[in-house]
Amino acid sequence: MRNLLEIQKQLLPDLMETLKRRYTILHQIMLSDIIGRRTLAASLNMTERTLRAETDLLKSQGLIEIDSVGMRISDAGRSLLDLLEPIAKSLFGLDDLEEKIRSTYGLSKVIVVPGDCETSPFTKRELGRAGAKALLGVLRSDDTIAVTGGSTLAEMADQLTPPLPLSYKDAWFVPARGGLGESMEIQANTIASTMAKRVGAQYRLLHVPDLLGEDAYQSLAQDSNTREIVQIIRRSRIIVHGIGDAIEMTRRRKLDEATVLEIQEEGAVAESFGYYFNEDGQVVHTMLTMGLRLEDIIRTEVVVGIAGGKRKSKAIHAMLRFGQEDILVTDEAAAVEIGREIDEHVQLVH
Amino acid sequence: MRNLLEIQKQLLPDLMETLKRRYTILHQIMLSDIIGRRTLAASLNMTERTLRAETDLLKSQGLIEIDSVGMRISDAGRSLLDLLEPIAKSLFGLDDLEEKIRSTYGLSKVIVVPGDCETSPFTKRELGRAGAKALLGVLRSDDTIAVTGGSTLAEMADQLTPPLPLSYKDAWFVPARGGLGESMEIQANTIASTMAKRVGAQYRLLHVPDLLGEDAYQSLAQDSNTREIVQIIRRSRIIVHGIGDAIEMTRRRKLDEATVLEIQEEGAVAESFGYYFNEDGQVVHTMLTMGLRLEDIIRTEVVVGIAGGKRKSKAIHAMLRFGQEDILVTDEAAAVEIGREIDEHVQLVH
DNA sequence: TTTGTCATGGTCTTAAAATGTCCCGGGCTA
DNA sequence: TAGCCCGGGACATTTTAAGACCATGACAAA
Repeated sequence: MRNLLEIQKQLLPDLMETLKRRYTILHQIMLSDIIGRRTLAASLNMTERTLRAETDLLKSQGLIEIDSVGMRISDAGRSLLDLLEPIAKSLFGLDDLEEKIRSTYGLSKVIVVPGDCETSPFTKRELGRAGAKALLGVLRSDDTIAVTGGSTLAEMADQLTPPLPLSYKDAWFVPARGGLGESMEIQANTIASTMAKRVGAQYRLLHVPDLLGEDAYQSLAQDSNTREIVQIIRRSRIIVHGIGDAIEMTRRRKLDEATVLEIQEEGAVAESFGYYFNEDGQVVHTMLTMGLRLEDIIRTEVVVGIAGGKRKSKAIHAMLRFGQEDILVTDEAAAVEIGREIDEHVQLVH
Repeated sequence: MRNLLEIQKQLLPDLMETLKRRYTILHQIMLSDIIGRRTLAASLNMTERTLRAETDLLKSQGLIEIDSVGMRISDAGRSLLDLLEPIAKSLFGLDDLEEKIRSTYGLSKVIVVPGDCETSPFTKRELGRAGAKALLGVLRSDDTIAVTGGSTLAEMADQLTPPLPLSYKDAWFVPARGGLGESMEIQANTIASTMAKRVGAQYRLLHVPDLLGEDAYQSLAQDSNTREIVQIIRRSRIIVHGIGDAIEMTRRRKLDEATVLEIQEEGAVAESFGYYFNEDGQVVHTMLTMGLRLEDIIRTEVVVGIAGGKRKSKAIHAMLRFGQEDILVTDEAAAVEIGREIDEHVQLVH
């Protein structure tokens, strides 16, 4: 059943919105027993006219009855509400989750896509699409955007379709970090170039490994080409980054056993742009990288974090506590978990 | 899954239409491998501009890819089509059925609502709603409408909500037949008055029993009041009638055993406005009633038949063969059965 | 190489729908 | 009886959809 909704959403993007609006109106009418148009409009924050269009429709569908004393729900409307309840729950549940997370950590926007991207490639794609949409929502025509690597970011790049009117030919996409691991598709360089091409923007590449020894760092820091692009990266107005599980990242980086143990003992749960964070969002381990430094991130105007799946919920939560995120894009599985942890924390405090 | 669609349809009446349109477009694009806007518009009977609005949406949803050589379906679009196939089947199946029945019997309109009104009260309500809508589609402001009794007609009366702009205050609703059985709600008189009230029209009542002996008929025929209303009934431009199973009707009418047997032996399967019809749509038995005569029905401009349920499919089919129906409103259960019989007949002919 | 065809995407105008706003007469309640 | 809120009508205004064309570019056939 849930599945059908997901399918429909693709062909009718504003289905959910309309469904929710009408459900809310019908629900409110039911709760009010009998209510007038103006009163209802006020309590739903709608204008009289738009509400009227909706109630006319509800009436023509036989879901409400209207007479001179006001509107009331019909039997058909009542039974429809019953049937709709489980759907509405999931419809609104995500909104509530978004708002809870948003307000708890003072973000400007939280987007939760339904599903679990660990188990469903569809959800992963949705996550990418939501991320793309969020980025386009803040993107200006002359921005510089730094992006990290990872499979989620790669999906986002694929799903990036700019709305027709705007031109981004003066925008720059740059990788936020160097090369990491073997897979080409999920390199920050690849993603920066894909995104740039998709929106018709410029891009620069950073040709260094993500993890550097002291010597290598020093010598690369001398390279004028590298220095120039690093300058650009650090001046980005927008950062889009994946959030990694700390342990998993140590493996992907192929760190030596000793370092892995060290990082574990420091209580790291999350990794992003070369920094390891513990559960409280504090930086507990720093890798020597060429890309963004902590101070750059703090200074950056818009930080967009994208990650989903229950396994990453702890990592995502840690990044939220770090406090530099502005926009979070995640999936239901992770968001539910984070919501639960927020609740538990509230209980502890009281 | 099917259920959810039914629920949504109540809050989003044109959901199906939109879904079908977009599905058709996407499907056509898939079949065409690659195709241009104008060509596609021509093959789908759409104007270029409206198609463009749709394809822009499909593109923004990532379901198709557009470049300078034309449009082609994307992987996401392809997998969506796969998922949508079973839904589309049921979506279009009813359309095909409607058209098949319509063209076979030369009706002007056939409406098939999904489901089986024998098992689902929802479907019965849908049937009523569809009937109401069909009536409003042909109703003029100064019409006379004759309606029979029955539970389906009663449901239709309840679901009759006129669109706001038109006034029907010069229209007249009259019962097509007299009183029958005990239940008040399903009397033709009740239904005529309910319908009239719901659309703001006038009504007249016919105060005679449905089934008359010769003596009673003669004496009532003398009554000036009765004669006047019968005149009105026989001049109706529109008839809305239920279709009954012959055997069931003999019971409801509480006919004596001998007559029941007689009617059965005559091969009657359907009953409507006091006439019994065999499988070929021929009148095999006539009851002496005060209401409509066969010649009135033949002369009537718009005859709307409403009935659903598998058990009534034979009766409905008989009425179609009778050849006086203009609009048929039925449910999926009956329509599927009728469709099957049409196919069998075609095979017999060949 | 040229030429014709078909593609997309832009633009302008027109038509239609949605919306904001106000008002009227009618019940209901105090 | 007075006042209040009701639905529904009316209307100006804004927004959106649709129709009609055109510019430009890719591609294939001649």
